[in-house]
Amino acid sequence: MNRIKTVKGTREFYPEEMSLRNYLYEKVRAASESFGYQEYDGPFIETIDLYAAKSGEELVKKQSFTFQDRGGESVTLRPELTPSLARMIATKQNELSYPVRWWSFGPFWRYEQPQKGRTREFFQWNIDMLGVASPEADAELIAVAATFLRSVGLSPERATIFVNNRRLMDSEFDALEIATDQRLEVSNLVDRRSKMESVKWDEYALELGLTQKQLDGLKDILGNYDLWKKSEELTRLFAALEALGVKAYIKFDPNIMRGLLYYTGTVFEAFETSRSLKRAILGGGRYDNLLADVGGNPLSGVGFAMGDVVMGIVLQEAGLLPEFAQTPAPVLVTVFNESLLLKSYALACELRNAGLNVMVFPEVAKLPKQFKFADKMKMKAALVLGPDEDAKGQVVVKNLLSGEQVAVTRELLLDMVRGLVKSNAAFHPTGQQG
RNA sequence: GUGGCUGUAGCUCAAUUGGCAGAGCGUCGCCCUGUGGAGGCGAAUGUUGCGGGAUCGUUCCCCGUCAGCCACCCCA
Repeated sequence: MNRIKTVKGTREFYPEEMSLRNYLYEKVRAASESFGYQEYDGPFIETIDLYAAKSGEELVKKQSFTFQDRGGESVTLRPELTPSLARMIATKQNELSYPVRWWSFGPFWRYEQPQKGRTREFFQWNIDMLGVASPEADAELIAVAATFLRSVGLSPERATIFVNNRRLMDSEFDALEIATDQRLEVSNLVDRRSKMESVKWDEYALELGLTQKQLDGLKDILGNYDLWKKSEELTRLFAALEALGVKAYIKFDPNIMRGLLYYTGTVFEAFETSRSLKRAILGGGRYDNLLADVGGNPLSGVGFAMGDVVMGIVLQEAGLLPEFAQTPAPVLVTVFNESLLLKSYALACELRNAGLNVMVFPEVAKLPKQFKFADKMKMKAALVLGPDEDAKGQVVVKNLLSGEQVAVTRELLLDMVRGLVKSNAAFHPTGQQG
C-alpha cells in the first residue's frame, strides 16, 4: 500500500487512543484542581534561546526540533514547558498573587530515537508552585503526584516516588572534597549507577578523576538510605508527606539526581514497581534560579512533569486501563425508505433537542444492515419509523441489549428512550476496573 | 548520533536448499423484501516497505535507503 507515511515518531490518535489521552487529561485535571491549581498553557513554538540557559545540553543541541520559519527566524517546537512558565511568570511577576499554582497538559516534541516509552511527539502534564520555597511546598507537589497515581489505580505497591535533595548531596560531595567542576559529571555518574555493572561503574568513576577514597565515600553515601536524617529539608518534607497522607508512596533514595540542570533542592522521580519499563513515569523538583535566568527577579519554584506515553504503557501493562466506551451515540434512528428518510431526520432532531445524543443512519438501507451497524457501534437503542408506525403516529423503540421492542406514541417516546439510555449505562462503563 | 532485530492482504502471521503468493481474523455480499449479536455459503484486497545488484528465475542471497521494535545516549 502506497500511503504517505507519518513523520517519524509522531502519533495518530484513533478514537480508542484518543479516549486514553482524554482519560489521562481528566485524571490530571482532577488531581491538579483538587489542590487548587489553575490550568494554563504556553506557546508550542519558542526560540531555542529560551532553553539554551538551563535545559541541559543534550536536550537543546540534540533533541530539539529546530527549523527556520519563512522569515528566517530559528524556531523550536517546545521540548518542555518549565522555561516558558518561568518567562510567563517573570512577565507578570509584580501582578500575580503568590503562591502561583498552575498546571498544564499539552503536546511537546523531542527529536530522539523512538522506542518503547519514547516518541518524538508526546503529551505532558506540568504542574508547578512558585513563590514559596519550603519543604512543605515540595511535599504538596509530591502529594499531587501521589494523588494522581492513586486515582488511576496505581497503589503504593505498584508505584513509588523516590525522593532526594540536591543540597544534601552537594554538602556530601563537599565533605568528599569533590571539585566543583566535577559535580555535573558526578551527577551523571550517580544517575547511571543502576544501569551499569558495578565494576564498570567503579572504573568509570575513576576515569572521571575521582580518587579511590572519594569513590568509596560516594558509594557509602549512595548506599545510605538514612542519609535524609542529616537534612533538615528532607526531614520536614517527609513529615509533611505524612500529614498529606501519601507517605506510603514515598521512599528516600540518594541515587536520584535528575539530569536537568535547573534543579537545586528537592528532586523526585516515580517508577512503576516492576520496572519493566526502566523509565520514570514522572519527575521533578525544586528550582531556585530559573526565574532569574529568564530575566525575572529571583523566585523559587517546585514542580514536576509526567509524559503520557510511559503512563499509558504502565497502565496497560498493569491491566488498569478503563474499558473506554466506544459508543459515539447511544441511540440510532433507522431509515426505512426513501419517503421516510426526512421523517427519520426530523425524529432525530426532536430527540437531540431534548438533550440526547442521536445518530441517524445516513441513507436508505436494509434494516438488518442498520441494526448490525448499531450493534457494532455498541449502541443502546434503535428506533424504527416505518410505514405502519408513521400511519399510527408511533415509533418502534428497540432495546439493543435485550432485543425487546415496543411501539410507542410520540408522547411516551422521550421517556422511553431516556430510560433505555440510562438503564443500560452500566454495560459501557467509563470508570476503571480491576 | 551508535549498534542489533524486523518489514508479506486492513490486522496477526505462514511460504521446504532460490522454483505458480497462503491461512486465520476482519471487511463486503448472500442465506434474511420490517429487525442486530450466533451460524452457513461466497467474494474482494498484494509493486512481498522502497531502490539497486547477483541469478535462467527471488518474499528468500548481497548493497543502499526508509520505517518499526530493542539496547545505548538522554529524558517525561
